[in-house]
Amino acid sequence: MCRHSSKGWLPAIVEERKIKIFKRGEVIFKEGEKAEGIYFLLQGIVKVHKQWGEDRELILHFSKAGELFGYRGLSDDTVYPVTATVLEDCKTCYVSIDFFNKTLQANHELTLQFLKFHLNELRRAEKRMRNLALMEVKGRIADMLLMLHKQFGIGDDGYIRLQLKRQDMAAYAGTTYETFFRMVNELVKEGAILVKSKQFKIIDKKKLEHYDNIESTINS
Amino acid sequence: MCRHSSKGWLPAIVEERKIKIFKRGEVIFKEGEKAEGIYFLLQGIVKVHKQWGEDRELILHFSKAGELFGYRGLSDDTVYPVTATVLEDCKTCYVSIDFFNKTLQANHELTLQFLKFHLNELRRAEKRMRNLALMEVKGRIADMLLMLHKQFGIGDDGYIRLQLKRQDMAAYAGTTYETFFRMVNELVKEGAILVKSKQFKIIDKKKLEHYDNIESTINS
DNA sequence: GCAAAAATATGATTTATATCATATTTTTTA
DNA sequence: TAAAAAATATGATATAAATCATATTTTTGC
Repeated sequence: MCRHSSKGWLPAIVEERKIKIFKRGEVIFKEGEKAEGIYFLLQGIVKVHKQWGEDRELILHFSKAGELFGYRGLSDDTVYPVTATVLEDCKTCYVSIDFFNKTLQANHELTLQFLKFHLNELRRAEKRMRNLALMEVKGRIADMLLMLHKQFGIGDDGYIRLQLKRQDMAAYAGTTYETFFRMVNELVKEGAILVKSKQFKIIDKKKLEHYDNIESTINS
Repeated sequence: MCRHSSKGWLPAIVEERKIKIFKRGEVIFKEGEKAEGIYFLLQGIVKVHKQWGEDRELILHFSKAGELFGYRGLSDDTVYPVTATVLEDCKTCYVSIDFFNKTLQANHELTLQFLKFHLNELRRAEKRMRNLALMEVKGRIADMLLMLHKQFGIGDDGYIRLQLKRQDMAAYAGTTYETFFRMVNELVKEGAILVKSKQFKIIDKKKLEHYDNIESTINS
């Protein structure tokens, strides 16, 4: 994918790319820093988030092996608008923004793919904006669980193949740890999900999807 | 801009484009409908919004003459993820998605421009997501006023060159009409803005920007 | 130009969710 | 493996913002 749409350009990429390793807890880049490169995740888990004040954050997405993060070249602003923090030790393939821009310049097909990717991201972001503005917290948590299920898949035991801290889950759903805790309790009582320490399992998808469609005027 | 980056392709565009006229209140396209084309606004004002249930909405942005809206081709989903409604009578230049995709295919420079545009949109969306999740309502209203000021400019009298209904302003800020009303009163009392019927004027930009940075732990 | 509809104003009340406080369990590290 | 630190659990309380209710003003259509 890092090269998925080039041709005679491949040797240049192999030449330019660098492998970088990061440990859990490390910050790969920080909101406000000058944007220098784009990363392709070969291994591990990263969270991409925006901060607010000292101790509040909204997590924008989680990246797993095979995914791309950190690109903001081309755009008018040249600083990272987000922070990337390692959740599970990772290995990344890095190229500088300059080189990546040159690559885009030279590879029309890659540019189209890249555009397509970002159009999808934009649609997801717009949907989440609506959810944050209009949906209740429980719905956003339901939505997150469905998203994690889709993105990370499930193991043999049916549990989602990703173990997050509750604080991070809350920060993705746009709520506090305490509210997250209470809503999860309710979802368990309602028989929608099962929780075993850091593991989450969806047992009634319909019930979760229901929260996606419920209108604020209906209370139940 | 509709052609800003083509060459021998121009005649084809002139051939394919259609001028469409819409009146205030008309829906140009609706969330969930099959996406058929892309619009370039020649005249008027359009709001692009997402709906929730029967009567709740979040406005994603306002478009004025010279701006583009409605494109979702290339992306995996082929339905409009948003609704476009006319706020002021408008004249649009329309091309089908099929033709636009062909145009992208044939014009690398246009594709790059288009990518750049959407990268910026994505950054804006991510910032707004954070605001909706973590900022208080008054801050989001302050933010909106600064945005409108920037996008639409001001007239000789210093008032923003766009007259919206309060309900629409509230729907952009992600709140209800009543809360919007109260917060605007406070901003007026604080001497940050001036309001004359549908006209808004920023008189203390610093004060508005302050709400953009204030942390939830500071109350004043 | 007048009636009907829509938009605006504003107080009172409710509610969802954040904040605070504290106990317990789990994980890390020295 | 013990001590310290971090994460989790959970009740009590506070509060921002939504909802409800109603009056007034403005706009629109006939």
